[in-house]
Amino acid sequence: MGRAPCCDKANVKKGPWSPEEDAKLKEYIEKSGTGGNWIALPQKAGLRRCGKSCRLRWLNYLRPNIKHGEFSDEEDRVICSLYASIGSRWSIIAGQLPGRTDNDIKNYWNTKLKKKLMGFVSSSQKIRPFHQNQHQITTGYNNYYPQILPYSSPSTTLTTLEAYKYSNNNTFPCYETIPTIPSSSFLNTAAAASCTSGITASTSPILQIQESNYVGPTTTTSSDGSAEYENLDFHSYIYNGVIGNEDDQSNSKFLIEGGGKPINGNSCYVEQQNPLDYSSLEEIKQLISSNNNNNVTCNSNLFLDENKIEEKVMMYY
DNA sequence: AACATTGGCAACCGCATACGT
DNA sequence: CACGTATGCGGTTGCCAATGT
Repeated sequence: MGRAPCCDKANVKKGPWSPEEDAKLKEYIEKSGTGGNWIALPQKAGLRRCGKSCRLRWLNYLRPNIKHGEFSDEEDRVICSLYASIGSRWSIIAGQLPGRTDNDIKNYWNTKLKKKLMGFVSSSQKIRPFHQNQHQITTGYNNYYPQILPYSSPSTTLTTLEAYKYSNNNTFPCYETIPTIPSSSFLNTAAAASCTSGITASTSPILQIQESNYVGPTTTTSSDGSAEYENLDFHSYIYNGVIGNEDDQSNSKFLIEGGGKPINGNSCYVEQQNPLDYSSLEEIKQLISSNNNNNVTCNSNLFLDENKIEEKVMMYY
């Protein structure tokens, strides 16, 4: 037995609302309120509509202070940042954009913003929304997968709780990443240790992803003893929900010392300077997400409780 | 000019959750 | 606690206008 229908489907009108219906609904709600009962409202208001339809029409179109039209750069930025953090939780995102509805934002994302952003990132760099990102274990050479790990010392991996502590007041949880190190390579330990030890424990609103593309075990040792691992390239990372690339390494947002090319003993660290200082929308436009990356596997215990992320997001905005 | 395709958006649908009894 | 119902949410659909062929 299915659930009872919320209304008499045969006797309710569907499809676009007429100006007359809009006027009736608006007048009724402004005069009498919703009464906390949307199901009963259409009858009281003299409308042949389903209560759900009335609710939707009111919330998305008729209620006061609804903003229609172009989204501003700032709104784009907020949407991008939050999408990177919490995914398609449109109602939460809408809560941060006064006058915008979840439906509006969802449509905007699906039809415009996503496409706008997609143009900036190649398919190999598609990144999942934060809460969907998963611990990546690479298995050999030529891996080119996003890798997200909690910030860790060279010898230990932080627990979720410990990782959480790396976030400071009013920030997103902090995640640092280390390069993707191919397994079964003699470079693994050395590269991991040298890179990780150089990573600065950030306390900023930061979510970073680095990708490395290890294409061969080429290494050179300098006279000072530092090793350079060639062909181990950094490609991208996320910073405040913004995907950067090698070209961004010298800008004000990031400094990856040593550039994106060979990594030597102490040069692999990432530092952010002013996490909230977005100088241009172009950086935000590099955020992208993909729900269809089949190259990742799940190790969800490495990630924070989603509720805590939301708390942080709320504090931040 | 006619038809096909694409894009944008309002609205619908079904599921999960909240809430009342 | 169990059950039924209402609400809210996110995914999807369908319509229409714009654009392309």
